This record gives sequence, C-alpha cells and structure tokens, in this order.
Amino acid sequence: MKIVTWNVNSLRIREDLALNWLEAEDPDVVCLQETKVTDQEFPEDAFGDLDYDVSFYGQPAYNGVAIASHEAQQDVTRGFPSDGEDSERRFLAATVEGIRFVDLYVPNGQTYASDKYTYKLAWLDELAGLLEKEIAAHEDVVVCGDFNIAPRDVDAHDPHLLDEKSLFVSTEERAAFQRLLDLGLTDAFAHLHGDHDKPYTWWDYRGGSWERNRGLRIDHFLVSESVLARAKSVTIHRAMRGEEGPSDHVPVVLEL
Amino acid sequence: MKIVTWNVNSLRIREDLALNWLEAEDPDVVCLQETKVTDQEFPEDAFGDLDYDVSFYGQPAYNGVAIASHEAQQDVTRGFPSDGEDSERRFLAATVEGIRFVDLYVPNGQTYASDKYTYKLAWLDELAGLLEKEIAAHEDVVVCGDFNIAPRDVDAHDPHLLDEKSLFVSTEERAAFQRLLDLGLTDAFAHLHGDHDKPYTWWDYRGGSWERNRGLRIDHFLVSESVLARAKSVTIHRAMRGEEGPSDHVPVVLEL
DNA sequence: GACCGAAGGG
DNA sequence: CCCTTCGGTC
Repeated sequence: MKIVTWNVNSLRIREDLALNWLEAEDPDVVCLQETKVTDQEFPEDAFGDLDYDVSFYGQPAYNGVAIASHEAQQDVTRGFPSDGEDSERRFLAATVEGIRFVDLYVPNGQTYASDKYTYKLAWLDELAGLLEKEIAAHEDVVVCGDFNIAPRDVDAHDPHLLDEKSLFVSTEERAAFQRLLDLGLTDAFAHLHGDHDKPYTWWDYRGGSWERNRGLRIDHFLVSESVLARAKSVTIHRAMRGEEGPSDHVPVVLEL
Repeated sequence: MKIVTWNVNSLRIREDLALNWLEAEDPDVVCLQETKVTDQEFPEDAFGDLDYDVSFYGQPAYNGVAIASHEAQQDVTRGFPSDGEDSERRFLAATVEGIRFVDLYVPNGQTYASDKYTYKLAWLDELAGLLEKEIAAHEDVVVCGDFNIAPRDVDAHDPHLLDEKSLFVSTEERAAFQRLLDLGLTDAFAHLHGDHDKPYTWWDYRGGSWERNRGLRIDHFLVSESVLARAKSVTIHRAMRGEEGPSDHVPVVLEL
C-alpha cells in the first residue's frame, strides 16, 4: 500500500502538476494540504478520472485539506468538534481499508511574540486530545500532513537561527510533537531512515533556499505500532521541488 | 513585404503566443500595442532570436507600443512632442526600408460623459497634426495600430447600441478618423475588401462576444497613395481569437 | 473576462 | 518568492 502526504500550496494552481504526478505514481491513499479551494470548487471529477474517491474540507484562499483513495472511505471527519463555520480548515480523517487516516495542516507559528504561535500550540493541544480518541478506537492509524515542526536538529538546515525566531524548532513545538508520539505513534521516517542526511521536505521559495538546500523536514507520517510493523519505507520525492512551478513542499510516500 | 499590427494585451503574458506566431508567419515589420511592459523589461532578446530589430516605448501596467523589423530602423520617434515623463505611451514611429511606420494605441473613450472621451478626441487631434508632418516628409507611409474606432457601420456588430454609450462609433470619433484619411491616407482593408462581412479584429472578453461574433473592426492600416498602389491584401487572423489564452485583438496583416 | 499593481500570508 | 484577495482598467 502506497500512501502520500503532500502540501500542494494551492490545488487550483497545482492541479495539473499534482494529478500528473498522482497518475504516474498511482498511490492508494493521498493526503493533501493547503488545497486553498472551496468544497464547491474542488476538482472532484479530475480525481474521479484517476479512479479516486475524494473527501475534502476547504475554504477560500487559505488552508484546506483533502484525502483521496482508490478504495471507499468510511467515517469521514471534517475538522475539530469545536470548529465553527469560519474555523480554519486543517483537519480531515477517514477510514480506508481498515486504516484510520488523519490528514493535518498544522498552523504556522510565525514568531514567539505572534498570536499565531499561541494558536499553533493550542491547536496542537486540541489535536492531541482528538488523536488519543482516534488511537483508542482504531488499531491501524496513520497521522500525516504538514506539521510545521522539524522534530530533530538534523531535520533543519539551521536549528539555532530558526530557534531565535521560534520557527519550526522551538522547545514548545517539539514538546507538542513529542506528546503526539507519546500517544503511541512513531515518526516513520525517523524510525526507518534515521541516518538520512538533510531529509528535507520543504524549502522556502525565498532567498534561494532550494538552490542552497536550506530546507526543513516538516511533513511527517506518525503511525501506530501495527502500521509501523508493516512499514517498508518513507520516500521524499525531492526532485519535485526542481520541477517547473513547484509547491514549496514535496510529496512524501509511505509504503506498507 | 508583410506588415503586422497586433494589440497583444500584455506582451509579458502573451510572449510565447506572440513569438510563436511571429516565427510561423515571419512578417517583415510588426507593430504591437498594449505591450504593458517597461522598456527595461522588454524581451528584446526573444525578438533578436527571431532576427528582429525592435524599438519600444512602454510603461508599467498600461499602454506601451513596439515596432519590430528584420531590416534596420531609422529615425525612431517615441511619443508626441508634447509628451512628458509620465505621459501615456501610445505613439511610436520608425522608418524601415524607406517606409515610414507609425504605430498607434489610440485611447479608449469609455462614455460621452467620461474625461477619457475628451482625452481620446484631443489625442486624435494632436495625432492629426503630427501625421500631417510625417506625410509631408515621407512618400511611403503606413499608420497602423489599435484606433479604438470602428469607421463604418459594417465594422461594428451593433452600431446603434454602441453609439448610445459612445463606444467606438460616435460621430465625433468617426470624424476624427475621417480627418486622418483626409491627410491623404486610405483605410487599406476597406479599400481592398469593402464587401467583407463582419470584418472584426476585436471581441470583448465578456458576455460570450467571441462565441456570438459580436466584434468590432478597430485595428487598421492607413496607408499613403504610394503604399496603397503596392498593397495586395489585408488579412485578419481571426483564428487567433480561438487559441488558448488569446488577446482580445487578433493580428492583422498587410501584404505589399 | 482577463489584465494590472498593491497588500497580506507563508 | 509565490500564493491569495481586492479595486482599477478596458
């Protein structure tokens, strides 16, 4: 089974790129983030043409998550229980072939001083409570998406510089990430490929980050023990960052 | 000799489309309007690759004219004598192979009540004075571009409706056009193809104008007697309006 | 309807 | 840098 997580940074702009890649790779389950498309405008037919069933939870301009799968989806959950009509749409879960998939777009925290930093930590706190229930209810669990956290120093090109601004590597963010692991989840990439050098999944558009390989590993698969036992590999498709008109994130593939 | 006039509605957006078409058609002289590109950003090299010498007179965002030619250009004139630094850039002239080419982007007049209507008429008035001198100085003259005037009723899909708004067909606009002819110029298309049905060169992007063929003939070649004697045909490349990502104007080709 | 600049987000 | 929305032009 082939599972993809990919922050596409606008499915509208990236529709052809994303669907061509999906057609070539033909994964079984696809978790997308930052679709930036409303549910009314979601290109459901284009996914249908590739034989995907697709659930989506989007809004205008920002955020937005989607799960596509060849097999049928059950128990689709859109957003947090506390979400109102105008909450940011960052959480989507669905059961496919007995596996519970949770697709996340974790808020970007900006700086320590920022309201967004507080919001990110609060969001991760609410997430932990929700995942605890999902894990209690399902043996096979895959939590994936854009976490906006680089969990280890080797996952960031310059952890000290970043920490001054709090971006992606602060003690509190990493503690929140660890709390998710403590629920019984494992960072599949770190477990399988711990010695991988510069295992980045995102490079800022600015300042030649890609050309200088100044990236971060912030797109993750956190899996339950039963899934970990079946996990063969996690592959970062970094070549996608060099394509024409790329997302700033590349697809990451978990093979079971 | 093959001469083109074409309002490209942003050379930045239409660069590939325009250059591919130029490569296929290989005209000797090309007059472009609404390049919407500053002189610093003009894609001179791309024209050079097709063996064109090119003069341009542009500004950010709006207006902008350019003349490209295989043979060298002499006596390039940029704008009206009265133009200041921030005047709209709508006039460019150059001599190529002994022919004086004048490339125009006449202002759009909007409505009778609009300041732009007054500006259009004043601009045409100043133009007439300038063309008088050009015609006195040169035997072979080609004045072409986007005139934003449909000179005859057959040049507009609905002249009465348009006249209510003043757009393109008002008595004053047509009188200004006639005044240019009275300088000793001839509307080459009307002269050679007077019986052509619906000879439109522009279709509004809105309201399915193209699909319903509700267009206007507003892109013209006005030529001196000596050029008229050599004129074989004027061809409206209306198929370009149906291409992917078209300008709202199509290229018009004068063959000598 | 398809351009443009400007301003906010990442 | 590349995405978004918005108001302006034609």
